[in-house]
Amino acid sequence: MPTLSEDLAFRGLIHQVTDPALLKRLDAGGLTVYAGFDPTADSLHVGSMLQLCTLRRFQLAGHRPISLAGGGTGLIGDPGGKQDERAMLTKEVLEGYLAGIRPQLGQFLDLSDALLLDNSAWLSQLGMLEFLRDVGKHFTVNQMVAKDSVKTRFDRPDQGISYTEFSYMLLQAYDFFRLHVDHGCDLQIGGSDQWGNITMGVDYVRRVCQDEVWGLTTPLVLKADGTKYGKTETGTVWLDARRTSPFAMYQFFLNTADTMVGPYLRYFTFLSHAEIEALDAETAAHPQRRAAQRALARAVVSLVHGEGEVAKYEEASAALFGQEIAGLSEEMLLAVTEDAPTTDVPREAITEGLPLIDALVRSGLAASRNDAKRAIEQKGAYVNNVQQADGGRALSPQDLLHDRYVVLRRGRHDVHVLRVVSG
RNA sequence: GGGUCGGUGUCCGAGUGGCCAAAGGAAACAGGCUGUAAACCUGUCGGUUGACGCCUACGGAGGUUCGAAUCCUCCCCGGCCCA
Repeated sequence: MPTLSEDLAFRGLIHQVTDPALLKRLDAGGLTVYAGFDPTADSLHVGSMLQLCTLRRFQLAGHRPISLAGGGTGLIGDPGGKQDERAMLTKEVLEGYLAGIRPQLGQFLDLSDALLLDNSAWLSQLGMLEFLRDVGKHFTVNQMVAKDSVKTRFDRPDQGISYTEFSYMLLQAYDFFRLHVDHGCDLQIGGSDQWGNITMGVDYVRRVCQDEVWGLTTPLVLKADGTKYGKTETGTVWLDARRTSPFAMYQFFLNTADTMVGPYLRYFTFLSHAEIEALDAETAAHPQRRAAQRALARAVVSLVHGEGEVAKYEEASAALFGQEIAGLSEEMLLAVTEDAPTTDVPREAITEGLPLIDALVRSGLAASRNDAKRAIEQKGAYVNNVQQADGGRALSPQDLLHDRYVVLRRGRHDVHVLRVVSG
């Protein structure tokens, strides 16, 4: 078994550390480590998964994790990494977001030895004067202005930064302080865009408590083209099954670019170093088999949604993108339709002949009728895996598989099932 | 509060009375090549229509004009400078 520092290094998870001595300290265990998650939606997405996984790695190595919800800081908004001033959330909206996120914060952790906290517990109690005297006094505006997150906003000719967002880093520093004092927290981890905020906290704790605490950042997860991770053509890949179906998540990871699958296996899975290296070799030798992508998709979906159903997604995925869809057993189709996005249509619609264009719009595969027409013109529409060329084509009972299903596809990836219901 | 510059389609950004559904770039989508990959090539990229056209759109509301993203008035929002 590799030590924690070896494991983190192998996985490329160490971007910056506040003190190189931290790495040795990691291997001794017994630290309390925290990562914060601000509520910006009612679910976390795969981007946040990196920190959740890293917390888990710490826990498995004998440290105690704290998963912190930003119920307080979420009201302010982190300027880090943002080009523009944030829209302020109302308290009601924020509450809804928190309700969605809270259960996800501990999802990968053993809760018998982990803490789930919310910084609104102390931030909402903090008085303005108290804050200015106890926290603000320890920082100079000079150093705050020098932070990248602030500087980029200063440099933009068309954008400023409000005093509110400017204060964000102090609140985060105060979080670290409170966690240190109340829970003995020694280490904060975060994405590389959090570096400035983290070092503020480290400095603050040192000044006020004369204690040494640490910070560690992970690299920013990127896509193969160098842009930010977690968003796709169809939108964000959420951890909440109600927003992104497990099947869609499986597809997302299965489609990982060859050049990124190695890093992602390291970031998001708990496979051993040997297993990962074997998959690297397999990708290099037989990329078309996509063994690494399959392993990645299987591992992540198992982690997030449980192991039980993964085999089903694998089969469904293979079936929907295979050629022999018309020959599938009804049982298999049934399994597929459960997990792929599905729209119910009344039987009469099909009997009367449902124009393909309408079917595409109805299923959401096309944004408008024009879009649907375009898709057909460009040979990007498929019925039961057969490419369609006729813009005027209508779906009829002959298209039904097992008298109930039509599999629509837009382009290479987007599959949708129409299911006939009586009524 | 004063001065000044600005607010254009998903984003960036040209456009300063008709030739503007609005240049260009990016993103995105589709096809080709492949491996449900990347890169590359081609096409598409407000809505509706078979098509002509019609409708909606250049921060908001009015106005001038045969005609406005473009001119005028007021308002809202933002940057910078001054108080």
